[in-house]
Amino acid sequence: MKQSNLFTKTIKENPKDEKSLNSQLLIRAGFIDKLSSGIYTFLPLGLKVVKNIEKIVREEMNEIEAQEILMPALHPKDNWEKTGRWDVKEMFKIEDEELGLGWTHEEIITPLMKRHILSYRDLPKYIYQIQTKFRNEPRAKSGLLRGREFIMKDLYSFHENEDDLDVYYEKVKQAYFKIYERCGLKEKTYLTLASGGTFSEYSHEFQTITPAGEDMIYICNKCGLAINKEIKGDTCPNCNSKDLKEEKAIEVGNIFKLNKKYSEPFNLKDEKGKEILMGCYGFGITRAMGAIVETSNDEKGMVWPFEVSPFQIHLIDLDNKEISEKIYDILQNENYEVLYDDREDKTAGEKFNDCDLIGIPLRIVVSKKTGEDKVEIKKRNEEKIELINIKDLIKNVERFFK
RNA sequence: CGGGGCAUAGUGAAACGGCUAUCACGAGUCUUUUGGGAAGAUUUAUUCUGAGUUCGAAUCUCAGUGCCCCGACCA
Repeated sequence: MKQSNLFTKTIKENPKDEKSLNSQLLIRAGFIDKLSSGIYTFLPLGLKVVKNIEKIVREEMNEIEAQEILMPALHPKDNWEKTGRWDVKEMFKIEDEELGLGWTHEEIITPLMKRHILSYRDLPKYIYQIQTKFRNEPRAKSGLLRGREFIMKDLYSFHENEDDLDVYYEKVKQAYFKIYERCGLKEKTYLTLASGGTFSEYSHEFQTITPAGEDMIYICNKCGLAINKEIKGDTCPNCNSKDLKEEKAIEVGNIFKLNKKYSEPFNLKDEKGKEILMGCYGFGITRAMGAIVETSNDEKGMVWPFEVSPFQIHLIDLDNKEISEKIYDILQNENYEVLYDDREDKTAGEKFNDCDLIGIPLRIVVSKKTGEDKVEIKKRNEEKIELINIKDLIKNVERFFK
């Protein structure tokens, strides 16, 4: 994409009201725009990041046999009265119409599956969606980390017995680790024991360490498991070690064994009248985006991991347009996603600063200095600049993306 | 929902109750520039809303609304 065509502008100074790093950087770089507290527009660059994270999540969900659907955001009151959750404060209500905006989907998926799971032969089933959730948060905060409207992946699984649920639960856990790895969050994300709700002893959260987080977790220095403050004792429940390190973290995923909690009120039973067991597995897409920015940045701006970056390569032209256009064509022919800074009214300094702020992982500079047959190549997270021959360009770029 | 803070141009700031509301950045036009936010000229406002006090309000008072932060809450 030609940057001269991008309608968003970067801004130099931090917006006065934004205190969290992710909102400051994302707004300054033109990834998102705040409409109201906890409500954001995703601009072209930001939307590309959202789509990239969604793609990763989708691939890993499909890998564990989950099927994608899309449920409505408008929910009838009746469904929610069956579980006694119509009057929770999270629900945005449209009272006159007896409708509410969905903040989770157990109340929709359970009656839906009742029409499709008629016997043990129809089990197990794994269904997910990626969809906008609405939560009437008493206090939206920290940019994308806690919104009132946000994008979430929610997966629900349906099982004949506990063993089957346990096996799939474990599979989802592993899929989540892959997602965090591909999102560049693995290093700072810990599997965390949390309270389990009604039927199971624990649930598992995936907590990313960041000062912007809102939970306190305790990481066991011996086995690497983390424990949420709400259930913390003196020792690690896994290995009994007392060597626990306190950290602030943001929950970027949560997996739960629901067991019969929702199959009971909705009468989701097999042919013998036995309740079907359920699991649910959430992943905050836009929250993960915020968490990536919080954990991957420097004083100049964001530093996107490869797979989530809005573009793979930032090509910068400094008054050597003929060669720049040629490089742009070469890269596009190899199917690289390129943001091409072809702007003629910007100085080199402005282009470099915008480039660092936006944070695309690979930078290529074409200028009078680099001449007719060479270009500069630099990684966002390294200082080193290499001068390479244009005929070796693709080879060098490939090396970088391996 | 409790507590605290803030609200002035697109962005960030300034202005004792008193002159035509000031400055920087951005953006527009023109000229000169061009490897880390370049220079000059010129243009760019319903001071959040409503009421009140006052000869006079961006400034004081009351109410509202919005935003940020701390806490509570948080499948």
